[in-house]
Amino acid sequence: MTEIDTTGTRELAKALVGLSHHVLHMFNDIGRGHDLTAQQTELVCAVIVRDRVRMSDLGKVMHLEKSNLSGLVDRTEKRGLIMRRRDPEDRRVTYVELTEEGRQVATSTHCEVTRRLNDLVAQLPAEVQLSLTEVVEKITES
Amino acid sequence: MTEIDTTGTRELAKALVGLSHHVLHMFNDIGRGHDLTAQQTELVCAVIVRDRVRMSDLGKVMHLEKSNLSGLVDRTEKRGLIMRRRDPEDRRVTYVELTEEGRQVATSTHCEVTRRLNDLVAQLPAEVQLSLTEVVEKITES
DNA sequence: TATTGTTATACTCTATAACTATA
DNA sequence: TATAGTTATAGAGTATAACAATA
Repeated sequence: MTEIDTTGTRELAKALVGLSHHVLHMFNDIGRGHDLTAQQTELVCAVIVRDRVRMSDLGKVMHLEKSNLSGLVDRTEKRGLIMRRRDPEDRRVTYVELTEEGRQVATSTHCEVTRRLNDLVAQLPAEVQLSLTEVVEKITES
Repeated sequence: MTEIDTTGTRELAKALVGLSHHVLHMFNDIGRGHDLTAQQTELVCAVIVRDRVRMSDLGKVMHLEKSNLSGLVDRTEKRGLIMRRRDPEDRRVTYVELTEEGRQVATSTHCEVTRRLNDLVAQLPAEVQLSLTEVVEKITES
């Protein structure tokens, strides 16, 4: 553990925190144009890439307690972007689906999210991108 | 723009969002052990690595509006971890400093934050770490 | 009994704007 | 006038626990 190592990891730590803010702040920026909060933006993006999702799965993806997700889904439903639908085969389960307006907004915002993240990592060398993807997937699946 | 490229960037995008949640969630986890919110944890960490900081600089680092920072500093001050001090040379400026308890808590939490971020990236090859640090610093300084 | 989701409560956080004090 | 910070307000997000319905 040399001086240089310590400094290096400290810098990387700071960079990672900055990156995380930057990424989650993006949802804020992008949502604002559609009169959505960051969480609502992330919610519709999470739904559109999965088409139809259980509440419980959304909670895992978005790191939200079920009660908090309930509230977020309430507000986004009131905003007219999503709908709840009961699973007739297991009536404990609720699916979240996009409305017509929701689909439009989600398509547009998700497109912009992807584009911006793309721009963000385009500056990284290809092998860093690959390595990063692999490691992050391993890390975040736990 | 081949199929593979598209899939690759989509995976990386998903990974980045996951990573960001993971990182900011860490502050939550770590803070909980000290009866701190995620924002309070990040605040004391941001202060300890800078010793004494202006409100305005804290706002930039933490991506907070000045009014929101004011509230966060209020709550953290009430919690007994920080103090405000006026700059006698420019009385518009307020510095945030740690109290004795704040210094202890901040040392402990910052240490754990660094350790966990360290574990997080330890799986990346050294040159990837370096490259990542450089690029992310460039990205987030804007 | 375990799982899925809702409701209730109290608090923190956020966005916006109007404000005070200093330079 | 510009800058640094506070206050006020309304809404959104969060943690926790108790609850209802289904399996």
